[in-house]
Amino acid sequence: MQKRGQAAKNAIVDAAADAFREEGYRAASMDAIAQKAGVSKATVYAHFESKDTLFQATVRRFVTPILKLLPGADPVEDVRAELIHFAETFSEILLTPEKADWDRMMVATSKQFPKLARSYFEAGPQKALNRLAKFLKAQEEAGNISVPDPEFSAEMFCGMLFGTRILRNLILSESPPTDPTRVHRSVDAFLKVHAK
Amino acid sequence: MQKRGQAAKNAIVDAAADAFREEGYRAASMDAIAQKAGVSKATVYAHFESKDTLFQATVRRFVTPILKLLPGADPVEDVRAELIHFAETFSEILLTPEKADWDRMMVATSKQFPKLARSYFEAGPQKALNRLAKFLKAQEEAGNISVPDPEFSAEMFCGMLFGTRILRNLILSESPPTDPTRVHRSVDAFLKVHAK
DNA sequence: GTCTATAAAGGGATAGAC
DNA sequence: GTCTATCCCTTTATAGAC
Repeated sequence: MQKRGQAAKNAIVDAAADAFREEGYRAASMDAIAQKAGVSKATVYAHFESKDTLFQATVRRFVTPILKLLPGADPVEDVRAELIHFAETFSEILLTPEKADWDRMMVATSKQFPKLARSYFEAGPQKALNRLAKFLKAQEEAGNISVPDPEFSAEMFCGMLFGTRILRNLILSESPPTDPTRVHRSVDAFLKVHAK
Repeated sequence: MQKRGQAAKNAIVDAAADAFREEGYRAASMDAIAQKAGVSKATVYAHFESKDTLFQATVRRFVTPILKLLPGADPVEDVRAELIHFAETFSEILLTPEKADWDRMMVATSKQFPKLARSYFEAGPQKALNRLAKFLKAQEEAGNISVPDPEFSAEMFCGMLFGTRILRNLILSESPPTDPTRVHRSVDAFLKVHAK
């Protein structure tokens, strides 16, 4: 039956997401995934022709929803407040243990699955950068700040905000709650650099 | 004989370094390492009690030499030139395909070998940050720039310089040659933020 | 210390029944 | 579509001779 099949398929992808995220691609076994999903291994292979296929389907399924959390790119009156909004959103998205798990896995598998890695990056970080760059450009055109190179400035903003914390999160699994002081200092420094 | 044993041991670690760096911890097999080293697998196990042990010995062996490349922390007349020096050194160290391989591997294994990951981070990035922070503090005391929080500023400097390029290098294997323009822009922005 | 040969376990994938 | 049972290859690790 179609319905039962679909339910099983969803359960499998859910289980796979947990397994891959927690243990990584190679360490996660199809046996374990099947067990978590409450089906037999043969059922897994009835829905996905290989471990590779299942992995790619899982990543593509769980990666996209990030974008809708981002602030808009329209000009606003209070630039500083909006930049703080961006900073807080980025921090919440990036500096969680869960996100670090995903990132660790994508980093680890990037050579094996280069296309998947690229689409992961473009659907996540790149989209966020583009949104921010667009916002900065709008502000520049509104005459609020001076941003000759929006793409570069967007990158710099993220860099100032995060410093080495992304690497820290990846390697040391340190994901402390976002420090408001840090956000404010970064935003102020950014505005100082881009003052008209 | 001691000498032959030592030579074999070195060959094994060299082979292991290549194998782990190129294929990652799990994908690299002890068979392949033994073959590359020109010895039998039993010989590998005569020198290292397990794959774990060999891996940790290999990482510890190949990670330390980074520090000696760094600029000193003593005050200099031309702050800008010295910051450019720091920036170029950091770029050369971090943005190479080889370094990206190591980082990818350390990221991938960080949950499995947390202590090793920590010592890797502390021997590399953390040491570099400390050196830069010390330099900034010396400059602050010499009255050249305003740096109320050297650690924070050192992190910010790296962030401004790299933006998302470290993540790009890890996930997309993009390690383009360092762009001088980027370095200059980052340094100038940093100096603008920290002007007296 | 070094070899050849082999044990032992894990895991990806499939056969065949229902 | 789903199950049980199994194949078969890879890989870590060791036994025993030299």
